[in-house]
Amino acid sequence: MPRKGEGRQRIEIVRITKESSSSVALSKRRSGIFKKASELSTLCGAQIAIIVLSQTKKKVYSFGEPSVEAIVNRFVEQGHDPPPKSRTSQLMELLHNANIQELYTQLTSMIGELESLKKDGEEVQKIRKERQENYWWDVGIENMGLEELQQLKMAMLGLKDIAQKQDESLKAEAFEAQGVDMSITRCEGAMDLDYDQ
Amino acid sequence: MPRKGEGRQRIEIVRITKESSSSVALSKRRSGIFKKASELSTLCGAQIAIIVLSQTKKKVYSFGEPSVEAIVNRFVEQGHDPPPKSRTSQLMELLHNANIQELYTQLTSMIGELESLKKDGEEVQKIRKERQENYWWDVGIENMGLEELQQLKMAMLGLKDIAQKQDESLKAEAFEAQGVDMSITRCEGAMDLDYDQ
DNA sequence: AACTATTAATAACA
DNA sequence: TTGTTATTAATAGTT
Repeated sequence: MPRKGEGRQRIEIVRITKESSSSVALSKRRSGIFKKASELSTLCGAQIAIIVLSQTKKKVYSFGEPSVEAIVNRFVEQGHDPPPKSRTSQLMELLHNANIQELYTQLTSMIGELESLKKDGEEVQKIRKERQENYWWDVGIENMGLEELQQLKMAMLGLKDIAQKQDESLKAEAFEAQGVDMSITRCEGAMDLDYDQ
Repeated sequence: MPRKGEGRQRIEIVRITKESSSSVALSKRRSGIFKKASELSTLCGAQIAIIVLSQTKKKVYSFGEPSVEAIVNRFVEQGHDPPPKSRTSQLMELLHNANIQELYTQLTSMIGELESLKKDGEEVQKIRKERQENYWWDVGIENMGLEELQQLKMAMLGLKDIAQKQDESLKAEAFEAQGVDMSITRCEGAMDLDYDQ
């Protein structure tokens, strides 16, 4: 009877470059971790939530006992120890992660609405009702004078432009390919964007 | 030489009633899972967040690569269910919820750094290394020309001003009190800010 | 997805 | 909590 294989080999904990191997490892290890989490929960009566995002961020896997939402809610409520990242870092992260197309579209419509708001202050109530205060600037907008609205508009325009520039440079980068140095590698990991939907 | 112990024994996955044993198991298994999570992240380039609440909920342990918050934000943002709010709404919400003082401080330092970056493009690499790409604009900054940097700066300045204005008008509102109509009630709920820390 | 030779995690003890 | 050891459990490489 032939030897079936080499069996498990020791591996170094470094990025698996081969995509197929990486996704197999992700799959196996993810289920391993979820199983461990389940055992921990049962054995110790603890609650545990796990969220895994694949590198491309295309896929989200989660485990929660009793549920991810319940645990996450508690976590965010609790003043959990020294926050590893400030709210502002989160803001920047979210801004960066936002779908550029969506951001662009919404900023454009926001700017449009700001324009009309400047012309007719009485429209504010109507628009707020319609939209049910979906935006913070909508909630507080009646407290802003024309000056502040102007500033808000300028800020939004600035962000819109930056969003577009980023989008363009990333697309360009994607086409360069192969000139993979460290800095580009980092960008790929950190700046992956959604173009679908 | 005496036998040192029975070694590991197979255990049933059921609640450990003995409190001391349970907490030992929790401690060991928790660190085991965190280690696995770290390996998964490195090996597969995935992001992973774990939150553990001890049964009494007295203790919260967490692991996040790159950070629990970043991943949780992504998770809540992604449509598990019909996304009640768009990414951009969340962005605005986060901007609104940010501690104004913190936002102001960080924006100021960001602006300062942008100024110096404009003067010396070669500093970029150094600063990026030091900070390990904590900000999206840091990751992409080398792709920006002076024009874009200028725009980014203006946008940041705009946001800073708005943040301050909002802060002031909210403080004023808080003193008005008692004239509680629906719109003010909504504002309180939606625009609660942190002044502590 | 299945199979094993191995490595890695960990239950019981100290 | 930390360390040691005998075992069980997870999994890397292969089919």
